[in-house]
This record gives sequence, C-alpha cells and structure tokens, in this order.
Amino acid sequence: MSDLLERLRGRGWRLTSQRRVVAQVLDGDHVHLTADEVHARAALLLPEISRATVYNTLGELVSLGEVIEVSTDGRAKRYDPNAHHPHQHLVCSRCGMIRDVHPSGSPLTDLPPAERFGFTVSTVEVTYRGLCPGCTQTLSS
Amino acid sequence: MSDLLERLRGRGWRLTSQRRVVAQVLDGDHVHLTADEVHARAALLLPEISRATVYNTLGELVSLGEVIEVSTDGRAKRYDPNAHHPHQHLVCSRCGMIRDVHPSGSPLTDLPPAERFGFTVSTVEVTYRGLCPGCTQTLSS
DNA sequence: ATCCTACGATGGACTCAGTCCAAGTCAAGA
DNA sequence: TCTTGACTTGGACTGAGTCCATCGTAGGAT
Repeated sequence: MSDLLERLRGRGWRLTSQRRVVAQVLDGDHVHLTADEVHARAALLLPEISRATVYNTLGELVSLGEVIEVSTDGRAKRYDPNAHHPHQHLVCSRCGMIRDVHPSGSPLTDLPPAERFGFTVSTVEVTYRGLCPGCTQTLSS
Repeated sequence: MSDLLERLRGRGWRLTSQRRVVAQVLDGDHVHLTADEVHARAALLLPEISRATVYNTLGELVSLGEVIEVSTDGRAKRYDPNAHHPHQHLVCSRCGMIRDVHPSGSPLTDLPPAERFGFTVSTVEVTYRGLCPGCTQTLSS
C-alpha cells in the first residue's frame, strides 16, 4: 500500500500531512481499526490531527475503493485496508476479534436469478460468526 | 407468529400490554423495521409505551431467537421477525430497501477447515448489495 | 522564490441510536 | 384481595458520527 499515496496523487488528491499520516496508519500491521483507533494512532505521529479529518479521509478512501468499511457488531465501523484482495470476515461473537478468510466458491453466483427480484446485484458480504480458540477455551474451563 | 405469545408465556414471560403490542407490530406485514419504527407503530396501539421498553422487548426477543437483528447500513439496527425461516438479505445500496432471499448452496460449508483458524463457526450472514429495480431506472433516466 | 486561491483541516456544536437508572406500576401466584 | 418482584417509565447520559464557519496550506501560476 506504499503506492497508495501515488494513486491518490494521480486522482488529484492534495497530499497533506494529515492524509499521509492516515495512510501510514492503515499501512501498518493489518488489523481492523475503528475510526477512533485510527485517530489515536495518527495522533501519535501528528498530535493536532482532528477527528473530523480522520473521518473525512477514511470516507474518501472508502469511496475511492482503497479501503473497505466493515460493521460487524453494530457499534463502530471498522476499516479494512485489504481492499484489493477480495475476502470475507470471520468474527468471534464473544471478543469481537476479526480475521480475513477466503471461502471456496463464489457467493455471488449462489443467488439464483429468481431470487434477485430485478435487482442489479453487484457485491456480497459474508460474515462468519463463532468463537475464536481463546474464547472457546475460556468458556469451557 | 401468533403463537409467539404462547411461546413467551411458556418461557416465564409476564404478558404485559406493552409486550403484546410489540409482538403484534412485528406480526404485521413482514418488513424490516428499526426500533424507532417499531416504537412508532406500537404507540399507535398503546400511546404511552416508552422507547426503553421497546428496546428491552426487542432485545429479549433477539436473545430468545424469535427475532433477528440485522444491521445492513451502519445506521439503526433492523428487526426481522422471520427468524424461523433461514434466509439472507438483499439490500438496495441507494434506497436501503431490504428483501429476504434464499441462496442455493449452504455458505457455512464454503469455509474450508484450513480457513477457520481454530474458530468454532456457528452462523453465517450473507448480504447481497445492488440496485433495486426502481433505483436502477431512476439512475439511468 | 513568492503569491494566490481553492481545497482541505479544525474543533466545537449537534444529531442519532441506543443504554442506564431510580422510582413507580402491575401481572399473576398465594 | 394481597403481595411482590418483574416490568415500565422518562429523562439523563453515552458513543459514534456529521456539520459548519473559519482558518491554514499545497501546489500551480508568475
């Protein structure tokens, strides 16, 4: 994702220090951060960055297709920088941990035309839920 | 769902007028209402019912497995009374309309053991996104 | 190298969805 | 009919996110 900034410049983005810092945070170890977590990490690098800017930047990255928004728990949305590798999510229903997974088959084709009701279906999101190894152990002990 | 009240009584629920009214609202035409919409409809039948009670009752119905919570847009959660018929959702990304659909195949088995990372996977949610017929037409005209 | 200006950043107020809680009410068993 | 603990109430509170008037600055023009 180090060429992310190049792609953005190519799209007419002004490269402000704030945007650079947000990109840098998302470029770190690939976890699924909330907007506030992104803001906290960005603030370590650029203390005056505002929450509004982080929200703006994340929103722009999402609409450019560089980052995917996932809301797995009805609470804060999380931002997944792994947008260029199609994948789905596996979520622990106890601790909320998220892992990227790659199911076999292609879920989009699983929806027969008769079940499309005239919709132009373009994407599908799949969320598997269960207990992660740690929580399974905690609950059974 | 008219026997819902019976099932609830069997589980030790007190049958208050508020709970009866919430059940009645969910029993109506099968749409995916938000908590506030449920409250508005309930208030037509029982004007003094409070928002807190609607939230409580919906939460209880969800944990009893009588109703499913769906959050398709990161905004208000919606409540789907169709809990006893396994299904997935098709959402219009422009107007937010939701339809129940029944894909072929069983998505749970599409996750190979090697992709489960030790999780005990129990459920899967699939959300198809696209444009409904109305919005497709609006956008192309 | 300097200037200009439109795009972007700021932060504080605001909205929206949902939760919490102390006090009052009432369903249903005795 | 009485009693009691489960249920309801409404208002305050929280968390996540948006809005907006004002200020700052990236980067093209000179």
